[in-house]
Amino acid sequence: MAERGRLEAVERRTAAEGVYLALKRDIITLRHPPGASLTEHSLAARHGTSRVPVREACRRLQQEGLLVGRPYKGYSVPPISLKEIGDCFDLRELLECHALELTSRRASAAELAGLKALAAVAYTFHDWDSYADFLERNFDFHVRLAALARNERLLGVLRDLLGTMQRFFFLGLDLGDFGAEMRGEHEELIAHLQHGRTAAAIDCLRGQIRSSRDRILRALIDQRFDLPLE
Amino acid sequence: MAERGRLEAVERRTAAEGVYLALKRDIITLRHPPGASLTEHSLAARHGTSRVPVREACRRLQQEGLLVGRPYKGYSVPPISLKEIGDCFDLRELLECHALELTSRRASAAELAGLKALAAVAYTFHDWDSYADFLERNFDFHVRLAALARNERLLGVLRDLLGTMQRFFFLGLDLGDFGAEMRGEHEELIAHLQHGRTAAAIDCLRGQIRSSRDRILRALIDQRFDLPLE
DNA sequence: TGTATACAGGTTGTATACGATTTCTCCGAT
DNA sequence: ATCGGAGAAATCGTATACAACCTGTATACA
Repeated sequence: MAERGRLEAVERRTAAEGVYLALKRDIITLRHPPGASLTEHSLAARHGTSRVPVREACRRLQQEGLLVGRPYKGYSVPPISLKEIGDCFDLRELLECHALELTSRRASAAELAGLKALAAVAYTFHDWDSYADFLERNFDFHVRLAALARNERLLGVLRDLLGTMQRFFFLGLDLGDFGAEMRGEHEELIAHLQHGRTAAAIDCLRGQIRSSRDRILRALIDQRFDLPLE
Repeated sequence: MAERGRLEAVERRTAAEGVYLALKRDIITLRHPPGASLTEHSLAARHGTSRVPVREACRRLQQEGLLVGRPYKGYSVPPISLKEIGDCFDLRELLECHALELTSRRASAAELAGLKALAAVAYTFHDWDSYADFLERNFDFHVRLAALARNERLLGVLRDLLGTMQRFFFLGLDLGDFGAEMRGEHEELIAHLQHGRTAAAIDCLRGQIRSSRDRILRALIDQRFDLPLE
């Protein structure tokens, strides 16, 4: 329980919220790797609270699929399977492309311009902190893009899904340098939207999502990560 | 806190699970109508437990969108808006049609035949218990149909969404007798699937979902329910 | 009369203690 | 040596007590 870095500085409204955010981050960034065992007691000690806020955080993460817990046996970080990656990307493509279509119909020029400011993202190969920063910005961009679709329910589902998928990205990022490949992706998308090319924008997004999936899957397979297929 | 009917007989593994199911049912069936105020204390008394299991149930329902709670102020059942109904149906159509396409590719003949047994659903106008039974069977049919798509993540999202939407159905069912109109809908869908007519099956489902939405919206508007538009 | 402040009531947030359930260990009987 | 059972340890499940926080009300003061 030594270095928790800058996480410490952030002040949260409630302890439960703090534990939730910290634990989620620990899982997503693979500090708690897939398969790791956790108990409410150890987590309480780690975060300096009692078991009550920990329980609440664990329940939320369980519902999001970032943690599994069996009664009287403790919790464990779920393994990452190739099938789950495929399923998540399939669902993401469905949701995000639909959201994009709505966005192109409903978003104002000003909103699109505002989004453009968030489009620039990049990372440095083998720099862990830069990964976290990159993924957070990327997450933000996609969530705000979907928010312009003005369907709260859709947005909520997509936000949870993208949050869960962050873990896949962390696993894949260190296995190859795709920075160049991804440069300008967001800008291209926004440009299509700003010129009213809805179909082109959707094709563009779909292609980007599939490329992302293929990059991750290829990297994982090449590096002989022994992930369960199912 | 008098009659809780047959709910009492059901034995659950944990108190929290029991409260969750009972409270969810109370909200869906409009026993706790939109806008109702609830406190952990009153719910604990109502269900005969302490606040701890109640808290857990409330958190789960909050994440599903069936309850909203503000710190130190209590909980309330969220209002039903026309926009929310539209958003949910839009998302449902997207998810369920996609799931159906996957199902038609992946489900075996035996699985489809098994589903056929669950297809028959009906209800009696103005009979509240028959509403609950009908909606539960209908829910079950759609969830199992989606399960054959073999995408766990998609299934989970759709199950939560349909659960939330049950509340809309209860609100609309008593406002008109649509039993005849809906008779045979499920059977028709299964028949298309069994004969490999994927596109026809999807069109069929899409039509049914939109009809359902229109019935509810029309009934609510005709009856001058003063729902918030946004 | 108007305003600010102190106080009381109610509600959720957290800590602690205890109970229920599972799992493992260890010891004895066969 | 192996099997079975009693008991201990670990872990989650629940109840209770108290703290933190928000809101409305009444009161003191200008």
